[in-house]
Amino acid sequence: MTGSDFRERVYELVAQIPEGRVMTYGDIAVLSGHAHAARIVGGIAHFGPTELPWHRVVNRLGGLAAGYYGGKLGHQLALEAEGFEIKDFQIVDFQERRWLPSYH
DNA sequence: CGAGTGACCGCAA
DNA sequence: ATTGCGGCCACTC
Repeated sequence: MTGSDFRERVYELVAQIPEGRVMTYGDIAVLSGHAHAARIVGGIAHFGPTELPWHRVVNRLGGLAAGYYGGKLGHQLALEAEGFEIKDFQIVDFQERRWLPSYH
């Protein structure tokens, strides 16, 4: 176990999000072992490596992140570039786009 | 080394 | 329906 297991778990989950899919901060938090740490996921995202697809991480409403690099607009553009349809800073058919990790 | 902050979520008035 | 508050962990100053 390295010092921060939670953080690495978040990295793993985010890195495994396939293109065209999204995960919520809450889901990542639960899957990381801390259901009430959705906020921490955001904190990690802020200081986390930019090579990870953080733009595929949204809130439980399928909404965009306010503090994303470039703001909501940048987040929206990043998602639209992946084929997402955004309306009112929210992902259309977000529930269908929602992805949960499968151990295969 | 101590305290504050944060890209959130859920519940209570 | 909206508004406000507490909670958790990691990172920065």
